[in-house]
Amino acid sequence: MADCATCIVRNRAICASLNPAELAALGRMGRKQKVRAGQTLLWEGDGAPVVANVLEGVLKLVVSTADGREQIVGVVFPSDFIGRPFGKESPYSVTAMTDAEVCIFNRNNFDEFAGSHPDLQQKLLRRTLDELDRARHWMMLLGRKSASEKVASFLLEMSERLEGQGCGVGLNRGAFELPFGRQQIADILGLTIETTSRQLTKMRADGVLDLPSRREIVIHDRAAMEDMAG
Amino acid sequence: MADCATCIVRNRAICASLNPAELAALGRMGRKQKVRAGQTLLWEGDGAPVVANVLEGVLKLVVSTADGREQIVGVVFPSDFIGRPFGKESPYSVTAMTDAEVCIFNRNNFDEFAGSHPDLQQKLLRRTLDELDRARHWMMLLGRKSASEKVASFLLEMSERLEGQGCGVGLNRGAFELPFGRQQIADILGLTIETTSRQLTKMRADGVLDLPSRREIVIHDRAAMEDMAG
DNA sequence: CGCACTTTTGACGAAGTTCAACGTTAGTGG
DNA sequence: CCACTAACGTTGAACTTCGTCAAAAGTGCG
Repeated sequence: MADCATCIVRNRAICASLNPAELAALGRMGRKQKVRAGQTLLWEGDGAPVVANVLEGVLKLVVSTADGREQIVGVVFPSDFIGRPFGKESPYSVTAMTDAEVCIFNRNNFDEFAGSHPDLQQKLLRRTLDELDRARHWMMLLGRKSASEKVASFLLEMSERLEGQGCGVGLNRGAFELPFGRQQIADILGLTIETTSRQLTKMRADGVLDLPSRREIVIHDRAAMEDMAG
Repeated sequence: MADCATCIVRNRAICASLNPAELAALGRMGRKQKVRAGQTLLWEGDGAPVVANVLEGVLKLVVSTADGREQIVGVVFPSDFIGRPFGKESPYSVTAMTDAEVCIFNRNNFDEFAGSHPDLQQKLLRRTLDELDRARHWMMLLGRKSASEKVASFLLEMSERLEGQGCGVGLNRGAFELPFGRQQIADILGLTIETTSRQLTKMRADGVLDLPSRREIVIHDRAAMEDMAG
C-alpha cells in the first residue's frame, strides 16, 4: 500500500484529479517499488497486468526486432504514467535508465477504478493524447531528418525537459545532464552510436555546444542549434 | 445536423457508446461534410477547432518540415476519429487521400459533451491508446528497418486493414487495392518514391507478389513476406 | 490521339553503417 | 591512494544502402 498523502508527484500525476477519499482508495491498491538502473519492469509481448506512476528516475519504452535491433519509443519521467490500461499485453518493454521508484497497480483493479472515476480517466486521456502528439512528431524525425538534424532536435527537446532539474545550483541556461549514454541516444534517434558520437563531436568543434563530461551538455548557440534541427 | 440513426459507421465509431437520446444530442452538434481527394481538412499548426468521425474514404495525417519534406504519421479509415480534443492547435495536417465524407463537430462543444459522457470518453481513450501503440510500432519501422523490411511490413499491415473491403467479389486472400500512390507509400515509410518503386519491382521479380495495376497488390508468398518484414 | 501525371529504370554520389582499433572514464579492491 | 579492469566513447577506413538527378515508359482522361 502506498502513502499518497506524502507522494512527491501527487500534484502532477494523474492522481491529482482525486479527492482525499478516492486517493486513499487508490493508495490501498498501489504499492511502491524500487527499480535499479538497467532493470526491466515490463517485457514486450508479456501479459504482465500492471500499470504504474513514476515517482523518481527515468525509464525507457523499447521495441525490439527478432534480430536484436532496438528502438526507444518513449522516455518517461517522474509523474508520468506507465503501462497499457485496457490492453492484453504490453506492446513494448519498460526498462529503468537510472535507479527509479514507481507506484505500481494491478491493471485490472486500475481499469475498474478508472472506469468509475471519469476525472481520472479524463486526465489519462489528455496524457495519452499528448504522448500521441509527441510520438507522431518523433515519427517525422525518424523518417525524414538527417543525422545532424536528429541530434540537434533531440538536444533541444531534452534541454526543455531537463533544464532546471538540478535546479538553482550553478547550472546555467542551456546546461543539463542527460540521464543516458551514447548508445541510448542512438536508440532514440534511430542512428548508430558512432554516428551519434561523430555528430556531437562535430557540434563541439563548430562551437555550438560543449561536452564537459560524458553526460553533460552545454548549448552555447541555441539559435544555430535550432537552425540545425530543421 | 447529422442523422446518426442511419449512420453507416454508427456501430463502430465512438458514438456506439451512446443511447438514442445522447446520440440525438450529439447529432445536433455535428454536420456531415464531403471532402474531395487531395483536399485538406485541417492544417498543421492551425487553431481550427474541429474534430470529426470518418464516415467514408481514407485520410492521411501529415507532419512537414519548413523545407517541404513530409512524413505521414497516420492513416485513418471509416469509423476512425480525427482531430485533437482538449488541444489548442492541430499538430498535423489532415488531408483526404480519396474522396471522403466526415461528420464534423466544433471542438469546444465536443470536449464539453465528452466531459459529461464518461462512456464516450472511455471509448476515445481506448482508441487513443490503440493509436499510440500503432504509432510506437511505426517508430521502430522508421528508425530501425531497411527499405525492404519497411515495404514488406507496410504491405502486410495494409493487407490486414484492407482485405475484404471490396469484399466477397472476386478478391482472393492476399489481394487488395491500396488507396494511395507510390509517393504516399514513400511518405509513410520514410523513403523516396524511387526506392519504394525499386523494392516493389524486386519483390515482383522474386515472385513474392504481383502488381496487376498501379494500386493493386497480390501477395503470393505471405511467409516470405513475413520473413522480409524483419 | 495527345497531354499531364505517375511510375520505372539507370548511373552516380553522399550519408550513414560496419568493422576495427584506440582513448577515456569510473568503479573496485589491494 | 593508486593500479587494474570493464564499460563507454571516439576515431578512421572501407563498404552499403539509399537518395539524387535525369530520362524513358506506362497510364488515364479529355
